[in-house]
Amino acid sequence: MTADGRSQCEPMRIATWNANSLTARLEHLLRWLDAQHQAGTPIDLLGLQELKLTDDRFPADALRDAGYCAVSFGQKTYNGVALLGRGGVPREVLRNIPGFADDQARVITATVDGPAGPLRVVNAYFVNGQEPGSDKFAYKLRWLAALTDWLRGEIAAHPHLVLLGDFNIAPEDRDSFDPEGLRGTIHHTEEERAAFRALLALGLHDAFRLFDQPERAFSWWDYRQLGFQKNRGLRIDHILVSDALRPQVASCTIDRAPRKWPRPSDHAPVVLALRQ
DNA sequence: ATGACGGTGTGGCACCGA
Repeated sequence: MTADGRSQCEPMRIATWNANSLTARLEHLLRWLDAQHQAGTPIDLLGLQELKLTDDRFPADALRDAGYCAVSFGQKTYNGVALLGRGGVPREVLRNIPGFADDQARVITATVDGPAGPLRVVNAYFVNGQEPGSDKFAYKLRWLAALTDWLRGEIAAHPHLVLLGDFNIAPEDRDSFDPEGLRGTIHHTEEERAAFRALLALGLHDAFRLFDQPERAFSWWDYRQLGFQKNRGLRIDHILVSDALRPQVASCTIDRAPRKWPRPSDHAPVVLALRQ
């Protein structure tokens, strides 16, 4: 057994989930972590986005009781990200993108113990961008460029790297319930997709697409108009793995179960398994 | 073109998300 209780032959499970308020979703989160544990597929590392709370309100005690150490980077009302680990405390923690002035809490990065040595994990809540042509969309593109520039060096320094989070980009037509009708709208623009490809060009791989997947596989559904029931969704939550990590990737799946629970987040968690 | 649903903050709604 490793220090975190993970058996040597067990894969490491890494997940991302946009909670849409950790205050509103804490019971949900604890239920999901426990369900994964009971199923024999415990989550070892989790990146959360949209905490919508300040660090002084972060539920560290409840998460510690559930077996997780956390580092958080919150702010009031909007944004906010955290990394939860079953192993030791995540170390070498960075908040936001070095060199990019930003008053929004969107990125938290840390090093944890992976199946084959240290693992650098970048957890990000990408800018939404609201509407192409808006100030917020310009901010989204500036933020994406800054993230990509910074990651180039980060991958060089830490070859075993995972970039996960709510990307707010549907990378390809098959990642949208209505690719024709929504072409050119937010999440679907050519600029956003080019930015996603620029991330891949750093030597990252969309873990979900390393495997055969069902058609119309999404990670977010609108609360309105029975979006989930009709599977009118988008795949905008992603886990990217570096070249060096790719041989270790055993699976990548979207867990739709908690989206069916009462008062869910509008996002479903995505889970990656890394073997030795 | 707008609103629909949900969360937050604060106030009788507005703003934001995707």
